[in-house]
Amino acid sequence: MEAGLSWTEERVALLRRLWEDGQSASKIAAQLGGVTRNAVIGKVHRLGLAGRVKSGEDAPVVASKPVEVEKAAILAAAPEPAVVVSHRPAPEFPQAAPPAPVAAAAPEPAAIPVSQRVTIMDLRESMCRWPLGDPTTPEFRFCGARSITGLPYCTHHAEIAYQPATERKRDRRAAGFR
DNA sequence: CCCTGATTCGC
DNA sequence: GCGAATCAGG
Repeated sequence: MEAGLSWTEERVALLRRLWEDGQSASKIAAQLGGVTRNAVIGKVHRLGLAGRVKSGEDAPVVASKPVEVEKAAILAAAPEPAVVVSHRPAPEFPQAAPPAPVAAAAPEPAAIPVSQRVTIMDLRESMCRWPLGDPTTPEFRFCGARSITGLPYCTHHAEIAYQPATERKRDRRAAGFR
């Protein structure tokens, strides 16, 4: 239902901060959510903020740490995968993040080879968008592994995400069902 | 191939 | 005003 997001005061303010902070247009777009880097660049120009890396200004702007991303920004970007298919996409965000710490682990064998886990800052089109953790916390990450072309997940998470909606309780391991 | 910003132009 | 498509470059 968030179809009407546009350049609100908040979003423009965030855009300004991030751009002036040296963030790239794509990174900014990712944080804003719902817009592409082109949209960001276009807006930047209209605002008259274009080309910040220039002349007389001091430091090369390199070592400055990224601005803290507030919850609002994360929530604005995470909620809608934009192009959702009929089958349910991900595991849905854990919300309150039920403990399940100790001997619980994941529903699948912990076979995930190397989840690089990335923040929305480094998430790219070709990276697995499988959410890990509570999106309302700064620790929230995405799988980040190489995603299958055309799909938002890596092979591992795609298997989990696209299981037949029916009967997915305990897979019978190809016991010749039916 | 990955990425960056800049510009144009139809909507 | 907006942003996809395109361009030009690293």
